[in-house]
Parts: sequence; structure tokens; C-alpha cells
Amino acid sequence: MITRNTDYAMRALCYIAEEGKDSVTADEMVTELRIPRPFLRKLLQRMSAEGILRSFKGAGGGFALAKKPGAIKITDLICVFQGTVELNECVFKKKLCPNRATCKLRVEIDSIQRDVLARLSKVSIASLMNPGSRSRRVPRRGCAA
Amino acid sequence: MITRNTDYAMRALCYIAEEGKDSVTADEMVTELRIPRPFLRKLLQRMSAEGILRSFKGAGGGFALAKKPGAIKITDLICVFQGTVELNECVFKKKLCPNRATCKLRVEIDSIQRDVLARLSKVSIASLMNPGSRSRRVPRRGCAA
DNA sequence: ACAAATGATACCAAAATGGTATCATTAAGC
DNA sequence: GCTTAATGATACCATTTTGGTATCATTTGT
Repeated sequence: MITRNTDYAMRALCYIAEEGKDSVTADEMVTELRIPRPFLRKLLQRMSAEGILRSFKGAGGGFALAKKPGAIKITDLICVFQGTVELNECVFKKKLCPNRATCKLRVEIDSIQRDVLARLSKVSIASLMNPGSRSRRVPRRGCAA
Repeated sequence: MITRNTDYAMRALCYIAEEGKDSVTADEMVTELRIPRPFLRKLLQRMSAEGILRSFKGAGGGFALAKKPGAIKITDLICVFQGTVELNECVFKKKLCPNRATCKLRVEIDSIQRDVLARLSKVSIASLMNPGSRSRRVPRRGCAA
């Protein structure tokens, strides 16, 4: 449902948002978030191409959010990294009902899926940011929950 | 989310329930439901092993539901074919939050997942059976929805 | 010019999924 | 008891998805 692509991407975006700097380099996030470097870079590049991030090349460059934290929703990332968030396709696997026999199941699943989508589309970077942003360091390890 | 395993299994179970016979052979379901024979047989065997179906070996044998249609829920099949339906594992992919940094995301996803599970656990064979069971033929093709 | 950064691309490995093949075992019916 | 119709058990395979790596080109600040 939520792949590592999406998970990593969310964390990177949250980090950028919390840091509050003009831009954050990939390397900084690699060390802070402990995500494999080439992998994270691929994700960042993809998000730049998709208009979620803005990138600055060259020395002193890095990445910044292209929108406000409240305007970047997890469904956007699911869409980018796991295909379009369409009714029958992306969130619930494709070809649910291969030869269209059990339609009642389809109706049920579609309904559930709509609810899931509605709820996911309310989860934004803003809603996931930890309080005390701006110049705050992300704790190296551990998690209350 | 719903794999073909689970989808096929549901349709086979519905067929058995609707047919209302003492037992139904795998071959009958293969031709009626158009599921690859060895694949369906594997699914049926698995469900027998899991106590969802009862099987009768030898000539005149076949499969019958081991429980009432209302007692076989789609979550049972998801559990069998896609792993346990646990809070963080099965339905939403494993290792959601690999190094436990973005806990808020976890909390959100867990909550959504609980809802999904609650709704899925209400979907049973009984709730998917088409009316006019007993001796009724499943239409070869087409689907209203 | 050089170094620090991203852009683009191509490749690879592991796991999940969907599917096949084979042989053993059991039971009914002549 | 033999044959035949059925399931049980296993092992294998192909494709797709996912997660990850590597390399080189390009841009930009000092």
C-alpha cells in the first residue's frame, strides 16, 4: 500500500519543511535520514520533475518545497511513485476482477477504496511535521510510539 | 491490496455456495469460472488445509464449504493468501516506517488501516452471493456494473 | 578552473505474484 | 482387486514490482 519510495519521500519532504532553510542538499538528508544516497537522489529528482520540489544546481544548491507543506499530500506521492490514484487501479491492485464475474465484490472494494483515498488525501506534509521545526535537529534514533 | 489469489478464491467459494451441492469438483469450477486448472487446484488445496473448505478425495469427491457462507470473510482469505491481517504488516505493506522516524505517518496509516479492516471483515461469501442460488448457472460472461 | 551540487540514464538483485508440472494418495464402482 | 476419478503434496518457472546501485553529464558559486 505505502511503498518505501513513498515513505522515504515523505520523510525527506518533512525534513526539508522542518529545516526551514532556503534549500537542503541530498547529502544532508542522506546522513540525517539514513536513506541510501543514490536511492534518495533518484526520489528527489523525480519529485523535482513532478513539480513537488524545486531544485538548485551547482555549488550551494539543493532542494526546496515547490508548494506549501499543506499543499503536498501523501496521495500526490503515491500517485508519483505507485501510479495514478485511480478508482480501480493504483491503490487497490490492477485487474481486481479479471473476468468480471463477482461484481458485488467490486462494488464493495470500490466503496472502501474511496474512503481510503478520502482519508489519505487529508494527510499532508504539514500534518506530519513535528512541532518545533525551524533549525531543529531530527533526533538520530528512537521513536516514542 | 486484493491479489488474484484472493479474488479467484472468493469466486470459487461463491460458486460452491451458490451451487448448493454436497460437493463441487475442481474441474467443474475450472470450466465455469475460467481459472487455470493447476492454479485453482492450488488455491482449493490451500483453503482445505486452512479449514475454509472440506475436501473429499477419490471418485465422486470434491470440495464443500467448511463453514456457513456468512462465516467466511474476505479477510480470512487475505490472511491465508497474503499473510496475516495484522495492524502493521499484511494489509499495508511490511516495514512501513523502516527506521521509525516519521511516527505521525504511522499513526495515521494505522488508523486508516483499522477502518479498512473493519469494513473488509464485513464482506463475507454470503454478502457476495448472487440471489437465485441453488441449481443456478453462473452467466458465462458480462457483468452489469 | 575547480569543486559542489543536481540531471539523466542504465543497470541489477531480491521478492512477490501468477502460473505450470508431476507424482502420490485416496475412494467409489464395476 | 482393478480402474478411474478425484484431491494432496511439492517443486519449479516466468513476469512484474520493488528496492537499490553506478556512471556520466551539466550547472553554478567561489
